[in-house]
Amino acid sequence: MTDRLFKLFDSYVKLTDSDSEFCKPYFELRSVTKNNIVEEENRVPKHLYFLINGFMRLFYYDENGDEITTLIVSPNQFVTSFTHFIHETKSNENLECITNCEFYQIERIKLVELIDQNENFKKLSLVIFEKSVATNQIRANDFATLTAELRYKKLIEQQPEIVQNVPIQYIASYLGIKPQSLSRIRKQIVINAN
Amino acid sequence: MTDRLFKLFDSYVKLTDSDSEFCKPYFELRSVTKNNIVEEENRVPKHLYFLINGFMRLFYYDENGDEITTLIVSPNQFVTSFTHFIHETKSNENLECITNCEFYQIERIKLVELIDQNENFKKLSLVIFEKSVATNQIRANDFATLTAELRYKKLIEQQPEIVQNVPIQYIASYLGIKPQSLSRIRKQIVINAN
DNA sequence: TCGCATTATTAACAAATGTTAAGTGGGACT
DNA sequence: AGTCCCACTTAACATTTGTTAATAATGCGA
Repeated sequence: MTDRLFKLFDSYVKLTDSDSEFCKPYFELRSVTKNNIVEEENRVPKHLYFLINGFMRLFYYDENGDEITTLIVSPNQFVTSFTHFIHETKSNENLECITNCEFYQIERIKLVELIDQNENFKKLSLVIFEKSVATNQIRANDFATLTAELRYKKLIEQQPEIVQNVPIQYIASYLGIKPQSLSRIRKQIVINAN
Repeated sequence: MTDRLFKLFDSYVKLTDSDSEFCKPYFELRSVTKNNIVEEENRVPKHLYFLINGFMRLFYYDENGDEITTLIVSPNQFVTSFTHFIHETKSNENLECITNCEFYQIERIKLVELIDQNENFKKLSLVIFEKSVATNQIRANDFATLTAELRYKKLIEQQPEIVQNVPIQYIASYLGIKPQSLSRIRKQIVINAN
């Protein structure tokens, strides 16, 4: 069952069989049902997560109390409120299960322990963090350079499954547009497909 | 002359006098004239910089060959292509002096040495990196939630000096709009000020 | 200092996105 | 099965931003 987790690890950093065996006990499998919050704002994030099944999102409340979705998580991705997790500061973001979810989780303390004891895992954790930083940079640059339609097309290219599994309003928020505008864009894309 | 550098350090993490004395020799003061590139794309960034006088920017070339400015740096700020600097990977960004600049620089190797030897500096370097990560997150979220006019107002609130010192085209690029649109926004703001 | 090249502004029009409000449809709950 | 609720869509109109092109201002070098 940890197969997918370690398969992905391996694609980042080569782990030996003994590395894998060593790491396995640190990861705990957990199921959470739809619409539940896994990490809450104003708290220090407790775990790093690796999503096996389902879809999650990170979001925060803006000054008007509106939800702003900052990340949509698909299976086989790591997620947490990274900077707050790493620096043990209170997060401003919520991590929510959009659908029923299955994921592995590892506590911060356990992760540190693992990093201290396994050099390959240390490298791996750096890659994971680096990826999250890069994701933010790319998101900002995409806003600066692409229209909403292109951002949407890029998103469904990279995470096609979210169209069937994630409410449009969350996708629109992630893209920085209103749901009505996304509806219009989707209609336009269908029309132009003919 | 290192006063400003250590004053800022101190505002992040309390350094003792001996900490400061210990750190000083690691930082090298350097002057570079207007329009010169300090760190170039396709290379591993060599230094971390602390800007004393002048203005710098980070930019990359998009698929059309257009320059996209991703950060405008004012005095008393740290800058480099952080993720590439930390992970010793080739950067896709250029660091350019917009005006004549004076800054401190520290080589990666020296920085690692300093971090290994001084616990307070280690904390400090984490804060510096954390800030750059937060900056990217905020930039992305601002794109998602604010109009171009509000992004511009926020920018001149946080870095008012750039209006007099940084070409409008760079500011527009950073804001993700065309220079003509920024001109229009600026005119509108002046009109509404009366 | 003059003249040239670059940058910034302006304006008219086009396109994209927001706003408001009204429908449509599906799922949850009795 | 019926009703209600919520999310999604659609449409008309408003606002914002892009595009194109012309003009104005600025700065730099001869």
